[in-house]
Amino acid sequence: MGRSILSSQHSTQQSTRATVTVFAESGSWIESDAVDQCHQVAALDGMIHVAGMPDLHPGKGAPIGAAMLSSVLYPLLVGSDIGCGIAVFPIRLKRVVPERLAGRFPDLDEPVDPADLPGTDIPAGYTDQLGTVGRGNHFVELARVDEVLDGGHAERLGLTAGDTVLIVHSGSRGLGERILRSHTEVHGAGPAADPAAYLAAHDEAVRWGHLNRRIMAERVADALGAELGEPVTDVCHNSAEVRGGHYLHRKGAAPGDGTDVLIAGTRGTRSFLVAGHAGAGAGHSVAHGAGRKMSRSDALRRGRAKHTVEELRRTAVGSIVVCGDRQLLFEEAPGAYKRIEQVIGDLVAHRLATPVVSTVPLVTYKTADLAPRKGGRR
DNA sequence: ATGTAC
Repeated sequence: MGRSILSSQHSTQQSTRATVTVFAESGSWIESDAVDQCHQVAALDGMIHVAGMPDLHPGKGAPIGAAMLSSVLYPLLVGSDIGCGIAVFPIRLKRVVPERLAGRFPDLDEPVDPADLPGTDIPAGYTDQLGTVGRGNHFVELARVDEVLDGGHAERLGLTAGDTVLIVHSGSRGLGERILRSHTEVHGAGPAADPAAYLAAHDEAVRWGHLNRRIMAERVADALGAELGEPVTDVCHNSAEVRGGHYLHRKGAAPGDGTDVLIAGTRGTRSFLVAGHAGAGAGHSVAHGAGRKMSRSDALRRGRAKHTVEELRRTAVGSIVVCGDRQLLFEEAPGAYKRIEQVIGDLVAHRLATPVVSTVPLVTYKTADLAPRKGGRR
């Protein structure tokens, strides 16, 4: 049986072990398995501090929603989707009718032809998935700025209530996976034998991720006949950086020190753009999303009993979810995630971030909508 | 989250 978090910010310190701090209020439920994973990470050689974000949940090997500072570089603590992040682009549309716009989204499972990207500096050796969104929690969402919560900051970003924005959550696809696998095949969960070489490959995946998010935004803007602005934020939440002579690993945690970050809600609830001002105790980081409340398999099993496909495709806030994959629709159901307001509230309570604006989904693209098959289910 | 194996 795992422990539960009883204090609002509980830390443990042993002479040879790293500190673990979880930034969640006592009312916020955090799965004990995820806290156990933080302590397992804290026991690794060289580990100095583990900061759990309020969206902390169990991951494969390492917790998701954590910043981990160590004197040793562990590729597994960044995971396979190196450079995954969230960008927000202002986008100007003539008419905003979700039903019509949903049908005009491009197929973001189909890569772009690099020949169609003249003058683009494409990281070497990996072009076959450029412009694709991937699966899992990735999405491309047309959203409306809902509430302005910090007027001065929103104005500096050029955001006003009622504006439309395009939120792109995606990563480095097969490239990051390949980089991690080439490490684990030789060293397993152990440290990087050649940190500089890992970081060079990592940086390429980060660049690829940024480029991929921009390409997708341009594809969507083209298909919708919309004008796309420069991103107001584009921040990775799976990364490693050298900091004060140590390695700061982030897995499902965004840089949160002087950074504006879009913290994603769910496909059917709001998201929040926040100004991060997290210190060393929080690993200079903020949360990256609502955080899973249920495993994918639980969400699938319980979702099938609780929801119809129709209500997941047309959400409570009136948005449309483009997703031809029924299983993914259930796995990503809003109910499979924590309440984003709780996550944001925890960040505010611990003075890690200040909300700037909230956004409400209009159309969320997950994966191509399948054409109905005659006589069959889809 | 991913490519790949089942």
